[in-house]
Amino acid sequence: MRHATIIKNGSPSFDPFVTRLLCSYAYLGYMADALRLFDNISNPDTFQWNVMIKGYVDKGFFEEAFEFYQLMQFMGVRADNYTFPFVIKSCAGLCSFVEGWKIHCRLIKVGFDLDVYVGNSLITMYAKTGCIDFAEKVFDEMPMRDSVSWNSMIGGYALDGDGWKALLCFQEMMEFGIEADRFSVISALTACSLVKSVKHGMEIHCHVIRCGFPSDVMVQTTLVDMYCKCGNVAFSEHLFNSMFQRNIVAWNSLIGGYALNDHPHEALLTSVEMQERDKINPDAITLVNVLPACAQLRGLSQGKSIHATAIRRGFLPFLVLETAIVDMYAKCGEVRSAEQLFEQMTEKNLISCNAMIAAYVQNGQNKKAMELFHNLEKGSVKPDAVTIASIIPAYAELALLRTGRQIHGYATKNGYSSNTFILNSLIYMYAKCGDLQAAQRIFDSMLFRDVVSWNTIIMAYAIHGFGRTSIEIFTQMQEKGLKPNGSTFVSVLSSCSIAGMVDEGWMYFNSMQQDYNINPQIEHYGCIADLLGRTGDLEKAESFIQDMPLVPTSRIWGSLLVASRNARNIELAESTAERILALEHDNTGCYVLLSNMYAEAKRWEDVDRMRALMKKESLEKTRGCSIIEINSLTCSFFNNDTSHIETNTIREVLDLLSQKIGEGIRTTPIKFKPRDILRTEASLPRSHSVRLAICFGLISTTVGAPILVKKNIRICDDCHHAVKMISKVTGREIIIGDSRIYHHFRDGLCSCGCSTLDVIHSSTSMTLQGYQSRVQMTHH
DNA sequence: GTAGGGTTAG
Repeated sequence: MRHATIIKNGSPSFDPFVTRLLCSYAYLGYMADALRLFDNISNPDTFQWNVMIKGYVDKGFFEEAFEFYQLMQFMGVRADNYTFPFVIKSCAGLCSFVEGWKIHCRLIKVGFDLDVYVGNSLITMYAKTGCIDFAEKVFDEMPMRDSVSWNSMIGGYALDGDGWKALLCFQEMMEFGIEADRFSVISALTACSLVKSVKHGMEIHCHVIRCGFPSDVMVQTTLVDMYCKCGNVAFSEHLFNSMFQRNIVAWNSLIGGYALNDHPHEALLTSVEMQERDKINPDAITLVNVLPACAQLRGLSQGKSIHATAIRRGFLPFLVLETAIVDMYAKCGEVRSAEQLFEQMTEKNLISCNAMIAAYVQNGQNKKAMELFHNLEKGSVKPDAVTIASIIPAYAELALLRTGRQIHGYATKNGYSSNTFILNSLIYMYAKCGDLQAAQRIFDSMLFRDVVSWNTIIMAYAIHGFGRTSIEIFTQMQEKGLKPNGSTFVSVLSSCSIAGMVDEGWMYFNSMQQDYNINPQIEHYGCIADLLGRTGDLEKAESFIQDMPLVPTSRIWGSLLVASRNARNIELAESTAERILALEHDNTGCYVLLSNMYAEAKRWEDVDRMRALMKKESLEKTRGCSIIEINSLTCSFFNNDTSHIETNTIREVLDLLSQKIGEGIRTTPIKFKPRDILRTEASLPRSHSVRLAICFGLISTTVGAPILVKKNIRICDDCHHAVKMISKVTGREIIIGDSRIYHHFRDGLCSCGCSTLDVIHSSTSMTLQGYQSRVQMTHH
């Protein structure tokens, strides 16, 4: 009634009823009503302006709050020491350092910067806008500080991610004689989570119990969160169960904690329990916390149902949740669903783009990853360390040294030359691109090496055929006191397999379970299957695969297939190929391997049958191709390729080398019927792509320089032998990277120390692709 | 009438 009269007649600013009504509206958050009343005040005073600005800030309408302040200035109304904390808070809410800084400058002129409330707001504003140095300066120069000043500074450091500084500040505060209250404790506990120091966390926990606020829900929730983030889930559980009252934040903390500590089942169960026990429905944050659990379980159906819940409950669009869903789809192998969601997202930021780049890379879509990376680079958002660490494996997969060096240069240029994540990726990239020395150089240069760094360098030597060196590095790693993890043993067992170290392989397989309490995963079983296959004890290999507690993948059966090929056991090869084709009907390698075995046994009808089958499945034998990089140019050669501009010189060198290494001009390959030989000139080992590439390398590089050739399929026995000889007669080191490992040929010997077989892609357990995904999983 | 706090994506 009175409001209506005021609207009709207008009101002078000094009516105390008007002010009280305005306060009530603002206090209750009825800002539309407050605004209508305010508009009818003829000359609002500073207090009334302040009420409006505070009202908007409290509702989270920072833009409106800031506009009101600007309008106030425009109207010539003097701002007072109460105005500024609200305005500064609105700048913090808008994440606008520039506006905040301008206000700060104005404050200094009018002398309000000495006000403790103003100073405290400035500290938080600078911390929230990412300028911790400014916050520190304000704190240092304050003429007087209260507990809020200290708490703001502790919280500011924690927000900045500098847990140690926050803890130091917390300690300093107490030494100063200021009692830690619940605000200080919450910030200090967040700091403990950041530095993962359960020791400091427990000290603060004791303080909480001593000081008499142990039943504060927020403090308890922060404690639950801290113990989880420090890896102590049991403590969190205990604390959580002893809580008098729990709200959704407490439940979410525990659920997130389970997911963080690789307890996906508990995470999912707890989200159900929350609904049953406390009748609390999941919110968007609950879903964000549960999604990684689905990813860990590769639980696509659970993940999909969470996506559906998010839509049904109206949680979308919500950037954080959408990013978590993209990540879940990617980790469950559903890159297409991840992509669809990403494309539909109305808002994107660096984190969501990074998630999509990683999604592509994890699923082998490296070209798309690079495309997104380049688009990001062209835009206004600058890639960060995570972007670069995510994209490097895509360049590694390309296996081109030139582009690999480019991305290394890019990382350095962007100031990440000492970032452990990135350097780990670079070690992998150089190893994958064939430059083992560069990989070693990076490892040597690192100031801080983590488990991933060691795992990667061990794997680097393994994929270059130096299994024994790998094991030596593993010993060094243990001597340095680093605790190996599951990925370490993938590297170690791969090394044993590559070097043919059977006894050691078994020893490490047992040791990882007994000494390190690590359950072997499919990759570890793969390594042992491969190792057993190598010993030629097919029965043992077969029974190992059949008895293993996990379902064998096609890759694991591939180890047995190669083993049966080596032992020329056609029956076993046939039955194993059947198992592989049941899992992967388009596995070209299987058909080609069987066909070659039949040819060796002169079973031409079966050879024809294989060819017919491949035709029926529309499969084509992978065309052998070799790549060599000369003066930043990439040259590809196919078998019997004559398209290169230097083809005549290459041929001359080829003939010369053939003579020198004692090969006849024409040898009859075993794999073709006599009448097919003319037709299959291209398949003569003498003109295999790898030799053409080597010859081109010999004439295009300085005498004595090493030659690096990459091949898409495995090098054949003939070429493997020939390259040994070529390395001897030319005195060059020749490095050949095939689909399995790198061979270092020097002075008539090869690093791999064993003969190889051709064409079979997914045959071994230690292919780089598999390792890459593990490395990435460890990263994120 | 002012300032500081817990769960959240790569």
